[in-house]
Amino acid sequence: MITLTEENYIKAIYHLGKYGREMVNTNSIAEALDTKASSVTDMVKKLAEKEYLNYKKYQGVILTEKGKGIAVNIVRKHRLWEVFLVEKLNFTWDEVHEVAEHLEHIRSEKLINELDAFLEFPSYDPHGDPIPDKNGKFINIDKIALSHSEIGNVYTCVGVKDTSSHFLKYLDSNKIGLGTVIEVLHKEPFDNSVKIKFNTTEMVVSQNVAKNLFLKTV
Amino acid sequence: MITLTEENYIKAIYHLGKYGREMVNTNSIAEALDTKASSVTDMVKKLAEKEYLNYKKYQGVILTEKGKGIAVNIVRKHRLWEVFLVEKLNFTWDEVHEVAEHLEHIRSEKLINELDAFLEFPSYDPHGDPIPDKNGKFINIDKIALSHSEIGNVYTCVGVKDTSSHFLKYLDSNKIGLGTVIEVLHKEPFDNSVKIKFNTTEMVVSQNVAKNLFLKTV
DNA sequence: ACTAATTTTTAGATAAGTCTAAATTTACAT
DNA sequence: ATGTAAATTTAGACTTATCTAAAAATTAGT
Repeated sequence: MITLTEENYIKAIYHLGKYGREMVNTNSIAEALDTKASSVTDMVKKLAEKEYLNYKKYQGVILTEKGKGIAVNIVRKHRLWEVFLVEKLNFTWDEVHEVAEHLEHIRSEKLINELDAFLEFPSYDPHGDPIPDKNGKFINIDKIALSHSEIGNVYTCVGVKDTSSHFLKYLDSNKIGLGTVIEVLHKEPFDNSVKIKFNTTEMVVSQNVAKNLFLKTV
Repeated sequence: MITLTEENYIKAIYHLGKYGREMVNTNSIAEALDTKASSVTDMVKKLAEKEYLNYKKYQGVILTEKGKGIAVNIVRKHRLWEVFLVEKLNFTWDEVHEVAEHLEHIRSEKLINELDAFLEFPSYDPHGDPIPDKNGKFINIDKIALSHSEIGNVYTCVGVKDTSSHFLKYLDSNKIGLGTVIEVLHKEPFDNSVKIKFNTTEMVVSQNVAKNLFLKTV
């Protein structure tokens, strides 16, 4: 049996290692989980023992296929619950993360597959992140950050990188959401800010914002 | 902060003590939670310390108002989730208990109140048990067990005492459910079995069944 | 290549919740 | 009233996940 703590370690390692593709070092795991490096060392030894990951002393860890399977399933549950909270229970996109952190650990195949069906098999969560299906398959669209957009092009906003409440509320207050159509007017080399236009509004956003807003070409 | 384990102890004590009205002894708690009496002693000391219950050595425990509040809130969450699972996710009434045992511990005021509204403020769960509102108030109907019914009277089935999968599946297979209208034809003094009639069907049910089926007068 | 700084691991300690086995208290039968 | 059975508590130990402090290994700068 896998514990809640183990699931949280696996999830963190999955995200830190670019969806289980890269090695992850001890300190970054400690930081992500707000714990100490020594605790991480203990836990990764246990997770290696259980074959959720491969661990090389002083080198870091990388998830096994088994570990990735666990991680993808948690991501699926997290994102489906987020859709449920926003679409059925009137949560805003900046409120869902915390509750979903708990709901994602409920273990019931039937629960999650029925929830998936109830929500009509959504492919993306409220932040634009893809939701794996029951076989772990993602439908990924090509998306770029606003910071990597081209001047003069028109894009649709399809996701965010930063899902913090602060950032999402900033977007809300400026009437930017998923689906918003944005034209890139100017990029300021001095501070990497970007001037954009949407719904007749023109505004300048900082580099920080530009790096955290994902677009696809229209 | 209250832990998941503490919540489970409080819930068990609430049910064992007739909704927090009676003293509960150590062994019955141990049995209910599938643990040892010595573990219970340790835990009730801690719960007494935190003022969720009053504990008298060798005498047993009884919940405080604070403890009852915790218990009622867990019951509310458990039963609302059960309604959700049956009404929205195609669970049967014998499948919901296990999953609800986990969902009941998710802590979010907004989640549970929005769920309540989404389900249109149900007053009873799929087994006929009353669901407290956000202030902890129950809407309780007078109900009697089939074993205490009167011959010749007609009743509506409004609940079950035993919520085990075995019993519920037995009722399903005999087409008895909440809302079924039942006439009591005969009570056999020898073995306390009861002969009933519903939807043109006549059948004899054992004392065990009769004690676990709740009715209200039509 | 060698020292210095950083990262990681080890060792030993702590807290929560549990267990077994022994001791204590209460309840009951005669 | 007294001895025995049943219930309960205490004492000491174990496990999981964590921590601090010290030791060891790796990486970087010159």
